[in-house]
Amino acid sequence: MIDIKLLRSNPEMVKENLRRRFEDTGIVDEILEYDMLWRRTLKDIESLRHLRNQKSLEIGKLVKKEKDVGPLKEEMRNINTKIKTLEVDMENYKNMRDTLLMRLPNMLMEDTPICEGEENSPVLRTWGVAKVLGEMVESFKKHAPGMKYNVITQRATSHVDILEKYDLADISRAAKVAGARFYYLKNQLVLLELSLLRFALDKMVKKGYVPVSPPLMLRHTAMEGVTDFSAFEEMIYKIEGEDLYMIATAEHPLVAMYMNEILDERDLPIKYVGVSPCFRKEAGAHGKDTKGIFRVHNFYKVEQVIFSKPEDSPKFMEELIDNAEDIMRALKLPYRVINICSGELGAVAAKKYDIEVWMPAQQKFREVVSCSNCLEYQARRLKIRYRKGNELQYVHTLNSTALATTRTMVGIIENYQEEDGIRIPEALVPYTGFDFISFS
RNA sequence: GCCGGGGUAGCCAAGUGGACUACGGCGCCAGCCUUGAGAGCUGGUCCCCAUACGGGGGCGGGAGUUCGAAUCUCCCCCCCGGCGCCA
Repeated sequence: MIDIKLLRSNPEMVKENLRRRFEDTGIVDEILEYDMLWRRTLKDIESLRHLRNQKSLEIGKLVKKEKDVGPLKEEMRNINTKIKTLEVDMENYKNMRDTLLMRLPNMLMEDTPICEGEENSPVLRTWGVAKVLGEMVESFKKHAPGMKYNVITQRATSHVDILEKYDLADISRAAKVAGARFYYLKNQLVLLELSLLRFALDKMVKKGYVPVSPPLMLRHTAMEGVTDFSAFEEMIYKIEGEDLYMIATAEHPLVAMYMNEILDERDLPIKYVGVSPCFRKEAGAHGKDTKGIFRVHNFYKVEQVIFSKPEDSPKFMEELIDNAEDIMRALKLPYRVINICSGELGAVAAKKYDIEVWMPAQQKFREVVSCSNCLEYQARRLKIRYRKGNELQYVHTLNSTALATTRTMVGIIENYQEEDGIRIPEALVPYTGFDFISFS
């Protein structure tokens, strides 16, 4: 949430921010209009309440002297009626203002590129060696300037085919019992999934992050604090008949953890690594990645979350993305890091890096990691503050994938293919206990 | 799920219908004092409106009774204890 005081004092700045996100600016004036009405009504109410308080004291004194207070009481009833009427208006104005305010996206950081379209997000760096089809080389070079590659003559087999053919997953039966975008993992893939989770967790714990296994459902107030409005429509599952929502990432329960709390300055930074299943409706994704396990309704993810002092959050964002890259490098998956265009950013993030792994079957880079600095946007919604000297300040919150199982497995299946099976990345072998998934 | 006890500011804690301006303590911040630290003293330390003077609201959340509610009533949430159920 944006500070209403910023809107009052500098609406043009907020409008400019919306323009940079390629969004309509009308909402700013709308909010200010309701804010003005709210303040005006509040003032009227407060002067009436002042009057009430004075009269009430007077009545108290008169009652003690056993004098008649009948007429005064009558007057009070009138005042109270007036207040009640005005209070209804005031509530309406305030609700209108706050509902709109909650929809206003975060202020962008200065180094968020101003552009539209995911394909225009600048590439910050690349790592590893990509397997590129001869006819795709020119396009590859455009998408990953300077990145090393080997030319291959035959496209790698899609993970979708490998999964079903070699009994590593049963997607059609999952569709029978649950619908599209579900899956049964089987055999060594189950062990690979668990190995990936533990591998990523171990890496993060070594770096001083505190491991957390969070609640998988949240109340509306908590969820509303961490996500934007559209997420409820497009992403979040609701439990019928209860005030509970399934988490779409461990970021949600981890960030909401300190809702309505005041931290001490010396508690910061707080660094968590969460591990949890993630549940997503994928409502806005009809027709995209309809097969396989790339885009699914539930998967496991290891997630990093940091609560920091405002001045430290840019530094920690670099730390988070480096942690995630470190995991990709350990798995030897070729990737690029992009700085997401302002036009593609969600409402909550002020800046976002994605890691995209090169997928040799698709001959494309695909997102496997997302790293965001949310500044004080979530903290303000959730009232997470810390005491700095004598004043209270909002913390900054940051989050980043450490490792998401399904997409990472797709990356491994497509990048580690050999004639007769899938090689297991060396770093994982101590966890899996096997180094090869054989096709025979 | 049932019965009982509880929830007051960052923490502890008093207050059970009108002098509550929510007592007091701890912690924290600023100033005085000190060579420095500590102790001591003074002031400050929830939110909102207002440039300010000032005003309004806050006692787990919401609704109500009353001229007036931390205090009385109802609903909900959470914590502690006991009983029941359960992987």
